Amino acid sequence: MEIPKEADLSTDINRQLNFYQKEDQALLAVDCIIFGFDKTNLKILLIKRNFEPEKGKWSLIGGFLKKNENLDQAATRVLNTLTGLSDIYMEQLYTYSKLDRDPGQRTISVSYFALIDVDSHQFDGIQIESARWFDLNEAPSLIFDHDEMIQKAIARLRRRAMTMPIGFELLPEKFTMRQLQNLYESILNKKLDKRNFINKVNSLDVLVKLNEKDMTVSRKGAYLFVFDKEKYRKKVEEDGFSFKL
Amino acid sequence: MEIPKEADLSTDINRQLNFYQKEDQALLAVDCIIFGFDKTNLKILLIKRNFEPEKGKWSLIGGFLKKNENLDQAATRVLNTLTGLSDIYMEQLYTYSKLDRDPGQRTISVSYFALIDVDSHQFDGIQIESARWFDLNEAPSLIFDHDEMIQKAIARLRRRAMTMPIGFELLPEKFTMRQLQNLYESILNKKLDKRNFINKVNSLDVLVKLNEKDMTVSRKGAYLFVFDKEKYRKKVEEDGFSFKL
DNA sequence: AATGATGGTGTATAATCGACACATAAAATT
DNA sequence: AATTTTATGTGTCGATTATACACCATCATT
Repeated sequence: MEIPKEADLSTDINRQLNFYQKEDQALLAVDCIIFGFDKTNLKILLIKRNFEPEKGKWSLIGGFLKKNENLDQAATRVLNTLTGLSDIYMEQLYTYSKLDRDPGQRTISVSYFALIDVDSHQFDGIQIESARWFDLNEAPSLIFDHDEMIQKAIARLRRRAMTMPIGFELLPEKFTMRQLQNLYESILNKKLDKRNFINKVNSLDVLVKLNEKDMTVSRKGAYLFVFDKEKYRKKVEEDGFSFKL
Repeated sequence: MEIPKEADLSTDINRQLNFYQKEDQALLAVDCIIFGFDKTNLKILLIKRNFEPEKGKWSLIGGFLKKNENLDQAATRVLNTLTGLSDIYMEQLYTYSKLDRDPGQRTISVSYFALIDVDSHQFDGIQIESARWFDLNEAPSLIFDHDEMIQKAIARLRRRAMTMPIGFELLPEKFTMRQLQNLYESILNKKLDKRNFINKVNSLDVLVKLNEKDMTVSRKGAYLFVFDKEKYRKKVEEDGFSFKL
């Protein structure tokens, strides 16, 4: 069972695995699945392509990796160029490499997902002239393997939302309990029980209830809450607390 | 809020995101985190490099993506070339792109993890002359960002083992309950209660107890079990069953 | 016959989850 | 002024799930 430690790899194997041809170089792209929430529905930001291939079709926002940046930076740059936004939560998802995924040329694409509070970030300027928010279940079918990317992104978003406090990235700083519940119902695509939800959220003890009501939402008005990031951080650090909804 | 649908992207943005330079092409590699289990300990397979850079240091097994294959195929090929094994469980993990991660040249690397039952797969032949299994916590420090890759792989393995029946990939076809428990204790890096573990496993109702004992393990011998893949598949399909340990 | 090492089994308590209904506030309507 | 409308806010109980825990059986060795 034990294997000699000092022997060398054969030259054959060395060559097979580690030599490369210029022609084996590939184009690396990033594609961003941008989720947004407008206090009611979960949405996704798409653009209509004005360039070939597949000009005129809807697609995710993407771009090519440049030689002086890493993938996270490329994803951030692509998002910023098209929306003007910075400081947005982003996370790498998966790398797609089917041979014919882009009919034009061999392209390997790394998908990222981003979370945006739609109402707090008004995009203006030229960047988004051909971009549009779609309700998740009303989005058109997309080019290449972008539909598959979205499915994987939704799955990841669901998992993350249950185990990390990332939902707050999709809400304004102050939000009502109902908005938070709407968000989770949109993400999970199912109704939740109001009292159970609130009890659970409160038991996490990471929200602060303000002495301030959102009066736009009903006659009575609803108390506003904020997520206490610092308190959350400390709980994780000191008590090994983990966010579970 | 609503954005015009028909407008075009500006030429500037189009150019910025979608034109590319030959020099932006990059080398794409795959690196494999190969986990093994020998009925007692969780192990990882490493090789001693006999080529530059970092010749003589331990590293993950890796290779370059070729132009006629996708990443899954590249990972499978790399594993097969070095171990002779095929039909091994593999899963893509994460893509690493720090500018200076490989001091030699700009390389983007996609990590994969693989699961192998050490005892059932005897490697022989030249492939593994400089390869060796290491206990997880006795592994040497590795080149580049390979240590980081391993940490992420362990985290993923833990999550997967709790929610998918992938542990069986690390065991021989027939195994004892104690071996299964040892496996989970190795993966989770903590002791589990014997009775609770067995009760939980049995309640999943996807193992078959054989009329056959492993007599090597004690005087009394221990019953052998097999994972009933077909039964598992049906439960998932028909009852929406999900594996949770 | 005694010893030693590992296998195999069930119950009781605590914690968590999930179902469930009514009163309150305040604006709008009559 | 009274009534209607609409969304807010709040607690309990039963079911399920998770956790803690101890003893006897088997059989090879001595």
